Amino acid sequence: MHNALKKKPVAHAIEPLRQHSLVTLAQNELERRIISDEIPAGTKLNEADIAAALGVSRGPVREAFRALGQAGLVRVEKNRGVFVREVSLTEASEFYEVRAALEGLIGKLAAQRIQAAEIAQLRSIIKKMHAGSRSRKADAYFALNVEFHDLLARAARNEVLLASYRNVVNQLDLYRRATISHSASNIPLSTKEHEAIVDAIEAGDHALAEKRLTAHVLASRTRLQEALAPAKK
Amino acid sequence: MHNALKKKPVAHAIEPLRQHSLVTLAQNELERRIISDEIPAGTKLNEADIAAALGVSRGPVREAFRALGQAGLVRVEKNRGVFVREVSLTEASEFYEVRAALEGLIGKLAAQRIQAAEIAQLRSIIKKMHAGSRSRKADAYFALNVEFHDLLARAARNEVLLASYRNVVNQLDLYRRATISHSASNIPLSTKEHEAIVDAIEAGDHALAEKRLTAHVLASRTRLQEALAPAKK
DNA sequence: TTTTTGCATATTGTTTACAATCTACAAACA
DNA sequence: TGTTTGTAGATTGTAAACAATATGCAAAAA
Repeated sequence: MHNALKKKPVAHAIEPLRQHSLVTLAQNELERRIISDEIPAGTKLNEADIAAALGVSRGPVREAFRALGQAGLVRVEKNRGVFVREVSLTEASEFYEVRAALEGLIGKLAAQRIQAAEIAQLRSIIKKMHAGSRSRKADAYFALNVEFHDLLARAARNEVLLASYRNVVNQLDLYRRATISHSASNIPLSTKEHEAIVDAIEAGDHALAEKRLTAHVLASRTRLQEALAPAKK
Repeated sequence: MHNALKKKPVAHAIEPLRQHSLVTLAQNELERRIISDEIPAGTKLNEADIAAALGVSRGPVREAFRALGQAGLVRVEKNRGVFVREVSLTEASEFYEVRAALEGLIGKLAAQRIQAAEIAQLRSIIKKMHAGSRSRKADAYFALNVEFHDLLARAARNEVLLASYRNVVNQLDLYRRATISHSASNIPLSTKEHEAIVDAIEAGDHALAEKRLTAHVLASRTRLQEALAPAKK
């Protein structure tokens, strides 16, 4: 069959057959820019401007706004416009409470369902964290941390949990992004916790994994709050 | 001041000052009809028809569809249309796992933050459950059950948790609605669990409340699955 | 008869135009 | 000087027109 009439991969003669509609395109692009802090929290999103920037009309942009509003990334005010959502300190605290519960379940399930290759990936991420930490690259650590926890969430083998987790984390990122520099000093401690988590999961101890992941999230919350309110000494 | 120039409540001379846009109106109405099973799972939602039924144009309807899609109530297929989401048995199982974790947190927090008036309300709901159960009104019990758990979720005093909880439960309802008749026989048992939950919360025992709520949700899952697979004997 | 092809129709995707509302600033008034 | 009111411009809300795609059915081919 290696010599059968092979169709040349014709370079999309007519059209690349757009897989995504302009709406999902706009939604993904806006989501990326918001999560990455390219568009900072509080920014007003002007329909016409964004439509022009993306090269589409206002319709698809409006639809993307609605989806992002439901996802909690923007706030939609009638006749006023849409704004990138701002997360207050107390709201962030609420997010951490919920995230701790979800991560607890992730730990419990991942300890029972994770595959060997995934454990290796987790260890690899931790190794990179060590490598990067000495050169004060808080930004790189942030990305690795997201990767670590998302991989763990996928290893729990529960699509609903994964969606809920990502939803909460996305919104929490609106808050954490602004405070990333504050947490640089806590990187070594946080990395130690990551190692202990993988140990528990690899051992298949679901109760311990649940406990350690919950504690890790709540400790992260405490560290962040202390970093933000240093006057409280 | 009781005699000051009192403006007659003029019957909205110009316009009632619409608080909600047509989009949120459409969204709320569709959400209500989907959750209540007025529009059953799997149904294809035709833009033009729904726009005509609601007396608006297609634009607002499309925006509402995007929001509902993000909320997980409908599935959007490019160039094919939107369909009321169908939840499979395995998906439902995943929902229950997540819901159990969220309810656990709800129990823990509610035990620490609930107010006396709310406890009285919970007891009142349970009383109504007893009254209705003897006349096989599974439908009424279903509504009371939703009310009970939603009140509990509000008593946890965490808006993020409340939103996540409602999101999960709404999608789970797509599944539970179809199976409501099956669970009639379990009403007495489930009501007993409700009483034990309120007892733990009233006592302020957050660990016990967490444990009982988690167990209650997982027991509900088991009961539902057994009711649906009676051949597995 | 069964399959395939082509066309008419219906439905969705997108754009454009228009209406309603808000915002900002300036003029009029106290 | 400070407040109110009116108007112009900008922005959002909605509707309607147009384009692209999918669907169903009938006719043609096997």
